[in-house]
Amino acid sequence: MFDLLFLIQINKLLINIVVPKEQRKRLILEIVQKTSIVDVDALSKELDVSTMTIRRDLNELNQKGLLQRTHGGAIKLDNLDLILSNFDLKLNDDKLNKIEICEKAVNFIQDGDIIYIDCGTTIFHLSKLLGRFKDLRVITNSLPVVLELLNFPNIKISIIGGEVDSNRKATYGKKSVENINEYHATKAFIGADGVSIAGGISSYDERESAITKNMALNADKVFLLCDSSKIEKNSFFKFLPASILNYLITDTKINKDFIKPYHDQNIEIIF
Amino acid sequence: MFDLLFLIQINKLLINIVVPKEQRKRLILEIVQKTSIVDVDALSKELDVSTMTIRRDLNELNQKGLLQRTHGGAIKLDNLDLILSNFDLKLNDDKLNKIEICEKAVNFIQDGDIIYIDCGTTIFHLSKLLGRFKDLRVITNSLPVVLELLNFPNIKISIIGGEVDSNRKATYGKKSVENINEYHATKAFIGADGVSIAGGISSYDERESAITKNMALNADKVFLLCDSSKIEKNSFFKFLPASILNYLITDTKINKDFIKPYHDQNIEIIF
DNA sequence: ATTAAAACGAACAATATTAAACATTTTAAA
DNA sequence: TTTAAAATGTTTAATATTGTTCGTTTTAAT
Repeated sequence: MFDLLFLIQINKLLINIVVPKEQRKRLILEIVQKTSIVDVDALSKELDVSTMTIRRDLNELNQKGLLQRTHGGAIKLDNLDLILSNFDLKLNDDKLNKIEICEKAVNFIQDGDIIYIDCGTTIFHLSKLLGRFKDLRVITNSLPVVLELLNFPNIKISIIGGEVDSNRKATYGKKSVENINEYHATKAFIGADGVSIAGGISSYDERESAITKNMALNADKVFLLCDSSKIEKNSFFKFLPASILNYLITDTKINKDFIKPYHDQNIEIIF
Repeated sequence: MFDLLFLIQINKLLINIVVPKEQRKRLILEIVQKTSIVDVDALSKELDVSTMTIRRDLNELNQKGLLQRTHGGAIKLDNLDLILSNFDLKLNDDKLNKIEICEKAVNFIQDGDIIYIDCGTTIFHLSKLLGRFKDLRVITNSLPVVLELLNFPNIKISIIGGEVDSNRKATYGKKSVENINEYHATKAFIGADGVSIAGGISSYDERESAITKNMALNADKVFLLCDSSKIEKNSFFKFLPASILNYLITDTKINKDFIKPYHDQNIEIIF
């Protein structure tokens, strides 16, 4: 917080440089990153522009997904969101809930594991929790997962090749499925749009479900991560029977009546 | 900031040299890199050209992605690319030169082409120039290339699967090579650390050269992109004879004596 | 629920910057 | 030298940025 801001201050005082808009926005971002929270008035004084200008700046930064606008100021998004800001705003939907689910999932991972990580906004958060492991191999078709894992030198990453779906930032298609089948993993962490004992695991996207399916089929243990609203619901494309699952990891809002019937199918529900 | 700028000042005063466009642009880049922020008026006075000329320069540099234009001037490009941090540092080495090489290369690409893009700091810049095409398929092992291409909706991207080299941000290894051989491309754009008629195409990295080699072997036309300092030089690992090349695209500083011997081998040198 | 203070955004005006068009100069080639 | 092409400068209308005012919305404290 000291260096850059300080320099700008000096510049303003001595050389009377007018800080242009883009530069000012970067400064704001930098300040937000360091202080976690900023308010319009303080920024206005700090940067020597009107509050209206600050508001306009914050709104634009908010629009780009670089910070979270609040009444009176803004708060920072964590690095993860920054990296993905141009990827997927959907990630922010109920993010806290998704992270909590992933925190329960990571407890099942051990050093030496070879794990599949599916694409999808819930499971994505798992990748940021893997830095604690000393020896892990991750096989994934999700670009955001790969980018996140590049931060962790102890993790060996393998990408599943194939055509890139530019919406999901993940590979899919025949080649990808063949590619997966050349690997074997100790654990698969997969996502879905619905799961039910009668209807099995289902998805809204047929193409991506082929990937998910083959990850599950090539792993010793299968973990389905999804929020509780998806349990005992069916999406349109059923691609696996529920019986393939070993664990269903979800949030605390789950209907407790579901626990027993799933347990009877040898699926343990974690919440 | 001192050295180059100072020399120019002296030149202007004593010898009244007019700084030509390309040199001026490099100078502007250098100033921006060091001061983080420049404004049109100051540059205009500093370099003794009209504001309109400075604006034109800044716009061209902006277009090439070498700085960010602002209202009133320009600022240094965001190194907020946490993802590619160490990649990006190397990227700055004579970026302008690399971009110019890639601009010559892009003229050989047509709609409907299927192209391989190798990893490497020179060829990386090619990916930024592909937005103009309506129908293109790109096969690559380079994550930075993939991330750039995701900006262009008309381009179909295929990733070569395999293990990720976290330094190069690219896949490599046995699986990757197998993966490449399942594709065929109309054109391959490859890089190297050295090329000579006697010694062939050579690289400093044996693992990555396996990828490069197989891209070349599976393409109709092969384009080697490298700066002129690498021509008629040998790096330690030779992986292909020069005769596989159709075009060698480089910068204008090339020794013109090389043109004929390469032409005799059916390799056209573009500079 | 009511109320006062704070924050907000729309609209406008003032100023600075920009790009387009055209004129001029410089450069390189014939 | 002549000529065409490229680069540069000048003028001017259009555009972008910013600050101010003011009515509206949100917040938080009663």
